[in-house]
Amino acid sequence: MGTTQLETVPEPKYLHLKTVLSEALDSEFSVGEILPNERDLAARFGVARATLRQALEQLELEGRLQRRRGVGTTVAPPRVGVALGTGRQTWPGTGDDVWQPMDCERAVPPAPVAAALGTGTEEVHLVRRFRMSQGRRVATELLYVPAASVPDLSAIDAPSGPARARAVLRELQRLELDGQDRAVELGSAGAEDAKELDRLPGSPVLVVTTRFAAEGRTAALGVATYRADTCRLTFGDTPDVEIHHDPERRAS
Amino acid sequence: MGTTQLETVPEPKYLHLKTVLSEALDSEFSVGEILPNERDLAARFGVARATLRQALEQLELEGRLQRRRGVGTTVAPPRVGVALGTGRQTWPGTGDDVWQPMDCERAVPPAPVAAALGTGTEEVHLVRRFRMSQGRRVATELLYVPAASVPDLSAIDAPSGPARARAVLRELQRLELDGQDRAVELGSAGAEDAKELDRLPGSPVLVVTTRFAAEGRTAALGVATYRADTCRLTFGDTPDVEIHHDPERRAS
DNA sequence: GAGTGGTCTAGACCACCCA
DNA sequence: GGGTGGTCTAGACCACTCG
Repeated sequence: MGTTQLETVPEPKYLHLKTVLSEALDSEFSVGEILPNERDLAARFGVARATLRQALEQLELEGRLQRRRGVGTTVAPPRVGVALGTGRQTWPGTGDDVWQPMDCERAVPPAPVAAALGTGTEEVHLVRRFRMSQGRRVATELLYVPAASVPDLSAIDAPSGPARARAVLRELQRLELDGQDRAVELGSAGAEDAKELDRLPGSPVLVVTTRFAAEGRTAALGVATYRADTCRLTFGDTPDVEIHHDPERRAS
Repeated sequence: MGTTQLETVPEPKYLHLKTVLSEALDSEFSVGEILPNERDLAARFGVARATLRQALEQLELEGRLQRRRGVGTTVAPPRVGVALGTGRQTWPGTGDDVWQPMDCERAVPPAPVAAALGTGTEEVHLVRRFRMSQGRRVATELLYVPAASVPDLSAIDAPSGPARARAVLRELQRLELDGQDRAVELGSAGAEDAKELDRLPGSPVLVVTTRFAAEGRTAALGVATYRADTCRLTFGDTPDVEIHHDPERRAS
């Protein structure tokens, strides 16, 4: 038949759109620049706004775009590398830290945390911290510390607030650290985390769970929530790997 | 006024829906069970199908659900822990590995990879592997190996295929490994990766970039793509941390 | 062929930001 | 108040799986 070759597997519109936009971002836009609004863009590409949004969502997921209600869509800067492991293992709060303690309260941890700590329904110290990088808040963390891990903690001075949090971290550092485990997985920001990270609820986050082992048991457990759009978590000896994922990878 | 307390910040429907579904999953469903189809569920909750889908998408992102076209929506098993770092650093392919070599070709790496390897527009060996865990394919990897890192590689036997890939890995192991860096970030599966991982294009993935240092330079660079829905990447001494992220965390 | 999830449309209204 | 992105609707058709 005289027809031209049909696409055997027609690509969804939003994927094609994503590719087109991605190339335009590389060649015609610079970091921080504002894109046309969604209605205009949709009209320009001849698609419904919902379809355009599907493409924008993925580009935002990949850290290429940043969208803010009432403001617009801007070209995102490259992700910031955030060092998680520097080879040696240390207690939280050691040295001149990038973490800022916020406050500390007593709380019964959720079941899976309680199971790891072996505390049952007992109350533990719950330290809340956040992590800054390049002037932006990139992560929040909840650190669960059983009372048994900080036996000499004075209950009197600094009953709450940042000072209390620092006191708990200081006491924790008196234990000898046997080792630490980490796990990274994808999650979505809950309402609280979203507010603290200046994102909407449901935004993708990287959840880093750290278990601190001392004296043959789990002495503390941290659950840190990193903004997945802006962060690249780095592990290892040298902190500056500058490779980014490139969806169209092979050049050959 | 005699009205009951209004919600000060009315929660979006899809978020409320997500919470309701999440609780139902915990209490009324078991792993592998099939949920009612989307049209029925939407009708049951009195929302449009698109709104329901927004809730399902997030639950799938969090690894709670698994959806397959033509089949249905099922309750997902807990994420599998996938060990990335065991403390000691090793070349890829060392020991009885969970990685299966697929093939090996020669290709010019994409610009950022070439920059890290310092190879310019020179062709390198490109080894493709995939990783199995519990009978499922959980990751694919592209490993870029400059010719200079495997000088004694015979070009004659096993010119391609899995045997060739194994030969490259074997030669690589003759170098002394100085160190290795890793980075983890969120990405979305390209068309190729999606097919190999049995997911749709655009599915969220965890991209792990590994840089192998030897003889004062980058001797190889791996870009691994893990299914974000089913994997929890673990690092550290003991491989079995069984803590999962819990969106409603504090029980206080 | 029947049923599933995936894509797409053309609208509407809302929450938020800023001038 | 005007413009932005975020939510929501009620449809339609398509690609896929399976009996």
